[in-house]
Amino acid sequence: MSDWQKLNVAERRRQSPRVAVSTVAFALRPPAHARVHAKDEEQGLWLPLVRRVRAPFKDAWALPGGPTAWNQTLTQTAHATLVAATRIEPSYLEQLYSFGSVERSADAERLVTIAYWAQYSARDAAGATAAAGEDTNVAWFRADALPDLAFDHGEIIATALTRLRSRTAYAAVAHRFLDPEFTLAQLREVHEIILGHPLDPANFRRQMLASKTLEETGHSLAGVKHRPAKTYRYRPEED
Amino acid sequence: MSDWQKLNVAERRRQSPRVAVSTVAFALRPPAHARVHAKDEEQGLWLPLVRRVRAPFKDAWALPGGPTAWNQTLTQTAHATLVAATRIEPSYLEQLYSFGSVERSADAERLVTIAYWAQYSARDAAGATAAAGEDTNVAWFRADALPDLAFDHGEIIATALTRLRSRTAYAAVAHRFLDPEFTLAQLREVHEIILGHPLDPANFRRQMLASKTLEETGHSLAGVKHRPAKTYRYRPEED
DNA sequence: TCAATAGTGTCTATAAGACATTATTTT
DNA sequence: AAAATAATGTCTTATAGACACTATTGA
Repeated sequence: MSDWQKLNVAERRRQSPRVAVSTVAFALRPPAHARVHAKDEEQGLWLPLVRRVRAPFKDAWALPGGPTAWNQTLTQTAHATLVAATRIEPSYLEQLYSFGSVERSADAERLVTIAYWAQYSARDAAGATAAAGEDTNVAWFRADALPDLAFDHGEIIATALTRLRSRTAYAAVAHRFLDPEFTLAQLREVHEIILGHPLDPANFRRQMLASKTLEETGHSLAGVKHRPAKTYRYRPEED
Repeated sequence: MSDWQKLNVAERRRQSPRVAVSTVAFALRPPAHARVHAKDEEQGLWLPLVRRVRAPFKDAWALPGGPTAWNQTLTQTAHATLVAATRIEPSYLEQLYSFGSVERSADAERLVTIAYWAQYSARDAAGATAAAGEDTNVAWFRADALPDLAFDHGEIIATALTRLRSRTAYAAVAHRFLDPEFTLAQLREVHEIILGHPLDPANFRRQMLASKTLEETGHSLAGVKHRPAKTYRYRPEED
């Protein structure tokens, strides 16, 4: 029993709210060995959830996360709790928004959630150890087929999806889902998955190359039954 | 003496961090009756600060704010603490970012600050009561001439300025600094103050009118020694 | 040769930016 | 008439989107 639960209502009202960090971590595919909750494994937006083992919302699915640690920054806490749940290192992590809904029950514990969003690259996910799959309380879901969620985690995921889509329009987000070397068709497919609609290959190519953030690797992807595509790597704009 | 201060170090480490809300509240001019800390009163970006009356950072200037209340949302707390400090109702309020820097001293209290940013319109500031000026611990400063600040409030203000500028580029932010009816020259001047550089009057006019968010009032601003300008009001896009 | 995808070229519509020109008011 | 700013017009350049066309591979 936690310290919190020993307090009466009046005491709880004087307390500072509990502060938790939660992370919405997107990947294009569930990692190897992962437990998945979806019928097909097509590309799409996937994210890991953790089954709660205690009240409130016992047995419901929730975002990976946990309470703030006294000696860690918020970002460090987000990172540590995400890696603890999935055993995989994300390639990107950024703060999303803070949620502090008021629970109407006088008995309820006041909770402030500082939400983060993260991205896993194909390489991150491929390197997952079999050990990660052993935790039956962690599973991967498609973002368009989520279970009922604990707390306001449904709202948090919706906010993360909106942020991911708006960022994709102007920032270099998509390449982080891929390997360091990728073709323009692969990059376009990521954009299409995130945005939810098809893009013109010719125009997409021209826009990406005009941004000056892609660099030819000199390699190409042979073995396909058509003209092989050149591969590129992402190179941040330097001025 | 607060409950917190009675705890020893080990106990503090088990505690949840304190959660405070702070607000960066921009206005084009300091309100009537306000105490100001700047030599001239030209238009610019101004914001209210509160002098701390207790440790830590006793006597330093800080953003208006306060601890989260058990029965209020974060936004409600931001609003209430801002109005308590300035006695003026803001025309806009939105969450900015959460800051959770780790104080390196083992003795230090861990603090998470959920920052908001707000806007005051000319009308908001004009309606300020004389009573607000009586509080000697509240004063208005120009954003480009700030004093030393408590906590990480300098970083918070810098983040708010960046957000304000990027929002101005694509969202209808500027009109909230003005009265409900305004001329295109006034609106342009606000953009210039926020962005920090001059804009072409002709092109600015065409872009604003093309956005379909401005509506003619039918009035114009006479009394000037040149052709009087038509006034407009902001009308959110409906589809 | 055909199928399939990589990659290029071209046309149109739209918008930004620079800047000239006309319009309307007070002094 | 002069000064000052409002409001409009025009030209250039850049970019998005639609879509036709060429290039290169394996079967």
